[in-house]
Amino acid sequence: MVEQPATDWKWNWEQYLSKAGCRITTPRRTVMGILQNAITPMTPQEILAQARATHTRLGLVTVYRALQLFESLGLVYRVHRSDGCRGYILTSTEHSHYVICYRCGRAIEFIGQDDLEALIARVEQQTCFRIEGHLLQLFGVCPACQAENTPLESEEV
Amino acid sequence: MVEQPATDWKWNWEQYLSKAGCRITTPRRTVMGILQNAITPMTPQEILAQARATHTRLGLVTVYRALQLFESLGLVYRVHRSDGCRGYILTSTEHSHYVICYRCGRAIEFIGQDDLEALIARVEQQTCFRIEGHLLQLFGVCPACQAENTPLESEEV
DNA sequence: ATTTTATTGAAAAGTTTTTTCAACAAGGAT
DNA sequence: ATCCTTGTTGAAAAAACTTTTCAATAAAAT
Repeated sequence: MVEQPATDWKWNWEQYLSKAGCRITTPRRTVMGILQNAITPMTPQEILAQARATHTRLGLVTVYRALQLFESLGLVYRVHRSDGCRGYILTSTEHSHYVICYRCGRAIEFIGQDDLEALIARVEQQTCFRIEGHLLQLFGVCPACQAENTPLESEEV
Repeated sequence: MVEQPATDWKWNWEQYLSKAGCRITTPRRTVMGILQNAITPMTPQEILAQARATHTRLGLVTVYRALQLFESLGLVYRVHRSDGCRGYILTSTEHSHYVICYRCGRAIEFIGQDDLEALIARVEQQTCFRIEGHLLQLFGVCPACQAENTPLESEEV
């Protein structure tokens, strides 16, 4: 699987396509760009909606195909979302974690590396799985929304 | 969320339905029974197939409904499977998490409560978020697939 | 610039989930 | 135990989600 640090991905993913004999196209750039800015797993539909802002004629089919390609190259993970399923995130995103506000959607990054390393080591020992990736997100209410005590309105993940 | 130890579930789940004003029916018993014996997350289709062995007239719709009910009561957990999605497994004792095999989709539960509690407490302090939920999934290769060194995507276990 | 061939988008085909509704059955009342 | 009430079921249909097909397009090599 791929080993570049998260920050390099932005510059390298195109090479992975090239090496695999695939072309770098506008739709693929668009989808990848959206995933690179995403802070939460995104469904094909969500990606399409966002993509259409700049790429009006993009088809949902193409989003599906791009995601399948990225997944097969190990650039993207497909994860479970409790509100449905099939959320996609960048594989490189695995090392940045976020706390996401249920109410306003604001996301703040936190460092959880150390805690997880211990956990992962333990789970590897317990299950005999070889663990290669992970997804961790925390959800709650941000300071601002706690203060405002705003009525809630958002999707659970 | 429910707090019974895993071993008690077998005996208690019906009470949860009753308390919620739901009825204990044959289809629900069948679905729950299958989940109790399952070693891997099961899709509605798989559950139906197995259920029909003894309950010929069972409809797929009913399986979906039973699963939705169980999920809403916290008796069942919906997880990602690499071959598609929407695998269901019984929830158990503590809030549990899963390691998912890239290759065969098998999911195994692990307890990550303690590690996460520490992490969550720290993040709450750092960010001032009030944290109310989380999503944690580990990805890797299960023992069987490590041994077999099977090519990707071998569906069932 | 031209050629080759992977990729796209639209429509159609396939799947998976949900909704609708009359018939049914679980469980409390009698 | 039998009778009601009303939650549940199963079938069909609707809706939503994914994949396939194929002519037109555009990326990359020449």
